[in-house]
Amino acid sequence: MENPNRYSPAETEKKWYAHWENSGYFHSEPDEREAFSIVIPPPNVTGVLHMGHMLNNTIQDILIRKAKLDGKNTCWVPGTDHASIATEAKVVQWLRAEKKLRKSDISREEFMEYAYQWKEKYGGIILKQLRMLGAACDWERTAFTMDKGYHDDVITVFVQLFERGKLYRGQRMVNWDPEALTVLSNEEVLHSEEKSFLYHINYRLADGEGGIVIATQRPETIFADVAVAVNPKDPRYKKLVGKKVLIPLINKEIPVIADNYVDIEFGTGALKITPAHDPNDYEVGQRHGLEIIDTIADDGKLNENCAFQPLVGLDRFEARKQMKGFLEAAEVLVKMEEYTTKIGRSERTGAVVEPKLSLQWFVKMAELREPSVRAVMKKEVRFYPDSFRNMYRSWMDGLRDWCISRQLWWGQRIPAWYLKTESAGKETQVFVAKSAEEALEKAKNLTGNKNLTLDDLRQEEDVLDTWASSWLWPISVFNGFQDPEGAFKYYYPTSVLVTGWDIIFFWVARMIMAGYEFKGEKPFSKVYFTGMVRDKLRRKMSKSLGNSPDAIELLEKFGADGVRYGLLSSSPAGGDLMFDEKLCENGRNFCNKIWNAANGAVLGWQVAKTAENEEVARKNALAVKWMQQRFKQVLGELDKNFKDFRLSDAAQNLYSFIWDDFFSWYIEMVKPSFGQPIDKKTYDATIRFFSEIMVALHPFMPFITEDVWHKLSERKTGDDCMVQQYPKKGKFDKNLLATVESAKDIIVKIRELRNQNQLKPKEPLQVFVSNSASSQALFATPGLKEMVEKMAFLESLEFADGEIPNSKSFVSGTEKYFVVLNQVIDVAAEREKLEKELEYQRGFVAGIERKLSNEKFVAGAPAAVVEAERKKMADGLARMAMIEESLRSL
RNA sequence: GGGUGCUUAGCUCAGUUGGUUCAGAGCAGCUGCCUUACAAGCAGCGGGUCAGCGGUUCGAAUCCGUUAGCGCCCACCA
Repeated sequence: MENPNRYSPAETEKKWYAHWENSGYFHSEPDEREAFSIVIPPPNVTGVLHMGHMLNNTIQDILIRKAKLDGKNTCWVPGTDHASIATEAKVVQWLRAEKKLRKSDISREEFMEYAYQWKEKYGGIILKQLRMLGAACDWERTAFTMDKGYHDDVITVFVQLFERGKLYRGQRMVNWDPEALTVLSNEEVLHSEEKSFLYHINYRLADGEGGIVIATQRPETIFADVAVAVNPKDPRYKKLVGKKVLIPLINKEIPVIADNYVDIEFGTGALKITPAHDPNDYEVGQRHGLEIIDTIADDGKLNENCAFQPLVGLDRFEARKQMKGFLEAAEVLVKMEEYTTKIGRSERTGAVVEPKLSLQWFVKMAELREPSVRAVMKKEVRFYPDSFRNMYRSWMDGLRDWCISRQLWWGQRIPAWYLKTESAGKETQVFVAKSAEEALEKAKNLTGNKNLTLDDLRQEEDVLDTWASSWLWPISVFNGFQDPEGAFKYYYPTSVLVTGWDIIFFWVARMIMAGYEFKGEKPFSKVYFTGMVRDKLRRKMSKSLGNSPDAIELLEKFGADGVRYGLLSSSPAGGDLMFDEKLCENGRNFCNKIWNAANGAVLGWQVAKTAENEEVARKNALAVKWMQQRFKQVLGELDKNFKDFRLSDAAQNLYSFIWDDFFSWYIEMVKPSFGQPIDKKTYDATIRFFSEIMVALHPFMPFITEDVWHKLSERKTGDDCMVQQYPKKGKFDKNLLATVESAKDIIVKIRELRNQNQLKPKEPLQVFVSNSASSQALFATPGLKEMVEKMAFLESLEFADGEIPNSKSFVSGTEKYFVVLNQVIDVAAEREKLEKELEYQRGFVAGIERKLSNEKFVAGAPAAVVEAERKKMADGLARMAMIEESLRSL
């Protein structure tokens, strides 16, 4: 059964999200206000909400809502990425399961149609899920990297880059994914240590005795060997250089060459050279003018070029396994060593990546690099935290050309055309243009053949790397290519980008490059890097490990506000988050606390008319003043933390202010006693505080704050928490805050004394404070005495001029207090306690004395510091005197 | 191999310019409470040689050096 004292988020969240959306709060159009824009890191269109998304999007939502409350015109553009390789795989799977079709059965055009169908039906679930989280996205601007307009932009940019000479087609060693049958960029290859073997294989001399033993991890590639290389300085092999050796099993003659690349120390010091299947060997081969023999087909199986028939058609790993037997039979396998090495795997398919020589399209990165490096190093684009600049820098320095062609269908097809008369892969002329018609014009001009028709041209089959479209995201979502004077002008550069540091190279760096290359301007001013969400064992949360909690279940269990708070409370910029449901539990409990304070406490109070209750109002005035000042102070801290993107700190500021100061102290201070009404003045002030606090908390916990905002008071249509003005920080009265802190200290110490003496929390007590100038001054504060009496449940609080019998004493500040106990006091225990305290004070004073007697300290430290030390010492001495007095009187 | 970061309470981490407020927070733990909004709660408490060593300074968790352990990024060692 539903407990009426508990906040139930489900319906509340649905209700208010719909209300915001219907009120048009999410949509933005340019106007005279300052713009605050964020573009979402577009999740894969195939994606579903996971922990990383929740963290990332909560942060964006907080920034957007805060900026809105600050009066800015906020625009958060949502959308999805077509994710060519991942989506194509899904579509292929779906076609097989649902339509009984294989990709090879249908044409490219048919496939694209199906792909769009799939996208309409299953794509973008994540955008609906973001609504559950509370994301204040401008849904009218939802973008997709394969939308018509976006697609055209990608094509435009490709043509531009080509015309600027920053794009070329060339034969290079690339990373090949034999499963997805496409090339991958370096960033799409993940390296990890894996166990393998180092095979020592003897290559016999073609003429004469003996041979040379090489070490390799890939014995199946020996049929592509074109040489054996040794270091020219290696005395062991000097005599062999220039001789011929035989590849085992096929007895093909290859030369022994000398190259400095070979490490004398490693393995046997002799290296087989296989230019087709290893990037280093390729370079060695180039240096020595060696032939290239490609023995592995696109699908990873050994092909006909492999002159050893038994292995042709086998996958390279199967072939490797069988090689062992063949080599043993041929008596050339000298030994097998266990060996750990880094293996590259495809980020998407997990397949072991093959280095492969291939004809692909590349962007010349050297030409795009400079402005982007400068922008980050000079902090025109600021990174939070700063330290990621180093990572960015070193990556940019080592930048190699970016392979942007992919052998897939789902994506923007490269706008390049060739003459059909030239065979594929051997083209001498290429015509790059936005359309086939324009390409034809170019072809006519360049070839001088005016009779060419569209039928004479053949379009490039490859599509573009997904990142070659998403790098335009901040420009294209605002239509910056087709209408640069419209929304683009107003919203660009965007205010801040919020993303995980794992895609700093894939995406962040490239967006910066695109911004400068195509618009001459940065795409965003600030980048907030979120950490990775990890489990308790520090493992990155991932589907394959199954260690990620279900995001939707979490939202249902703890409420969106609870989850948001939980994720935020312990997640500084750049720092990883060790996720624990406990965090969300905290958030949920916080919601419940707010709920109860509003509905159970404040709204349940009877309110008296002002005239009837002047007396109560006067007593409460100190608490009200304190809350005002304290709130201003906290708003100052919040402001600073927001400016520095210290959102976890801001969340904690609010949490402890609301829970401790507002609920545990303030509400208790002004709470009317049982059956009594509260005065109207204090009540109104309390409602005002509570409302403003809801606004201050709104960016973090939008749903419950909106709900409570409306419960606290009758609100007119459109008077919603989401569109208020954020409460203003301001100067606060430090003395008043200190005075109330003194009162709180007294209260806490009396409570402590109760606990230690097994007194009931509400048993009325008599307390005396020793009469002194300082105690007179403190209690001259109007309302202070009443505050202490109420909060500590005192019967009376009076001044006293001497020791009070039958009492226990404590010191707060520089005043001494006596709590009268109606019980026998254990003198020995009390003496021991006091002596312990005296000892502590003595040490405290001695420490300060040492400092102050050091001339260099007095001379060198700022006057304020020295003064403070003097005051500390005087207070310490005063406390010692009071304790000594108590000891004497015992 | 090159870079870069971290080590603070049992756990996860703050600690910004070296200086009262600096040794903190949350969680966990302990004690006492179903108290009048809230047991998803209330009141209170105990935990740390700030990784080790050395230095700079009147003063170091904070700056410098060094050792140890851990992490991350980049790189082609078969």
